[in-house]
Amino acid sequence: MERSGKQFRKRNAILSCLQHSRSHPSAETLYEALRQEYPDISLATVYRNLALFRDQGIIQSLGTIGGVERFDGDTYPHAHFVCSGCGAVVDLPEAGVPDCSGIAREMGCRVERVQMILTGLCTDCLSRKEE
Amino acid sequence: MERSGKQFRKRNAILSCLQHSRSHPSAETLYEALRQEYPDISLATVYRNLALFRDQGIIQSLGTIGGVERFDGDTYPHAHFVCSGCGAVVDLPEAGVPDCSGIAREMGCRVERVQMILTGLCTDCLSRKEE
DNA sequence: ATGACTGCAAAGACTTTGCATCTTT
DNA sequence: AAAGATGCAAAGTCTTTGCAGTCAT
Repeated sequence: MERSGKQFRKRNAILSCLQHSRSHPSAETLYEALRQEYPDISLATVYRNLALFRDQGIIQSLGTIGGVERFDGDTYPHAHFVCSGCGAVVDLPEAGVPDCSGIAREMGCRVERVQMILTGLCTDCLSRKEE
Repeated sequence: MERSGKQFRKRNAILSCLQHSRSHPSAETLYEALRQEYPDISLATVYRNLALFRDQGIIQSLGTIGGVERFDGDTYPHAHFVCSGCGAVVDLPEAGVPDCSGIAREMGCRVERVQMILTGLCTDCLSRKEE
């Protein structure tokens, strides 16, 4: 990642784009954003590199939301709110993520990650419903 | 659901099969199980009814695990452990699910569900790694 | 008759993969 | 040369949908 030659330009751009995003984008969303600077970038490249970063633990997957996998460039444990109306995902850093991995460990499991997801309707979708 | 005539036999069977399962099965897994009693059941019927139950809040979806949506017949809030090795999902009833929905509500969101998922390796997969 | 449930096959949506090409070492 | 990264198009999975047939009211 320190390398910035042409060979890694796109890879770096994908990671950077995700890390600077607040929207917990999907591969497709990142692809659309990256196309502005790299018109010839391929969707496959975005998928490939996201999978790579995910496997390396550099980014995290939030799982499938509305049929599409969403990513987060911030691997620090924090809760997420997912709007079932519009698919928006927002961080809930203050919520913290309680370490309840003890029970799983007692069962002989190795816990590698704890994820907390709240689901519901965001402000926008709620007001949209009023109308 | 009270109706048990031929018309609802399969629908009831799908729900019952899920509710009596410990494995948090996918549509496909349920389909295979149900085929023993209903050889002519269709995978589409399983998908359709699971979506129905899910939308009615009778069951819950655990989201996509290993590319496949998994379901839980128990809607009482409880944490889950997901093994990234074999895809096993186990309940962690004692873990509880802390109500950290206050922060989301302060943001104007309506929280409808809180989900906690631990990911890691189960006992079996750990010992399999040793070998 | 009318509405509801189902099976089947087709369609859809998202993601992964094979292969040729181009870069860097 | 060899290894790695990418674009393109094809393939692969999982899930949904259209339609005709069947059952219940």
